[in-house]
Amino acid sequence: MDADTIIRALGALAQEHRLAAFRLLVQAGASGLPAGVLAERLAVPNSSLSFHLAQLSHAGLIRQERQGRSLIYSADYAAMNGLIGYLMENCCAGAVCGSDEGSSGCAPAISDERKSA
Amino acid sequence: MDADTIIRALGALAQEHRLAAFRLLVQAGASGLPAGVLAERLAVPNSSLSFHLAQLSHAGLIRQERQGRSLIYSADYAAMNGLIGYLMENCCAGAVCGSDEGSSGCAPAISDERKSA
DNA sequence: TCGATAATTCAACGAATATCGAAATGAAGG
DNA sequence: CCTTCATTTCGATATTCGTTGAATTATCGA
Repeated sequence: MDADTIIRALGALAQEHRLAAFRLLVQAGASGLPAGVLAERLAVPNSSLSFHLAQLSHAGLIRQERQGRSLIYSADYAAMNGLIGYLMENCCAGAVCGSDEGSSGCAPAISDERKSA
Repeated sequence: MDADTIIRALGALAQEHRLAAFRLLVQAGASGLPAGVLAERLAVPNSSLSFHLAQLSHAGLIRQERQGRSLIYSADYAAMNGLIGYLMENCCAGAVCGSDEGSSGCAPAISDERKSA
């Protein structure tokens, strides 16, 4: 996953309505949610939401599927996976997620740190 | 960690130079790097980088410390930890990181998914 | 085919970002 | 005190983002 894709994904999530929409889609699971429901739940005009969904879609974080006259959106877990993986590898000094620290998240450093100072 | 903080952090990382700067700081470890070195390595004018560092700082992702006449910046691992934690909890359907799947990342869903279909 | 429904695209606008050179700030050393 | 060095802040500008109503496309039902 190249840095450009990561930046697009981060930028897509870095917005109130888009983050909320994505969270809703994650909760909704694989069955997803139609755009209208999303717009209603977020209290955002249809056209505004459409813009945001396009951003998320362009970032590869969500998928679109037509079902009758509704467009169903659903979260792309693989993409989110890739994003988190990138952040853990590149922005967490490598030591993460039950590797050798046993801790919850990213460890301080490995290079020039004494790791306990 | 509230959504507003998360959005600021995501937005701070959603930019070529800032993501690169943060990665450099993560690699540099707790000893950090002076602004000048960062600017040189990223091939970005000093004033431009200063703007970006301010964004990262405002997002709480990096810390500033004066050392002589240099300003040393270093990554705040706890903040990054919080960000990744939020993403895993809220954008990954809860099942992540060696919890019960054993897989590498976030699982499809829990609610209306049969989890193996 | 006609109308109703679901959603997107278009055009326009203000607000926020990214960029950079020049001037200002803060610290060190003579 | 004055100069130099490391960075930041200040203007100024070009670009991108977020928002919205109006027009458009696509589907369904009768």
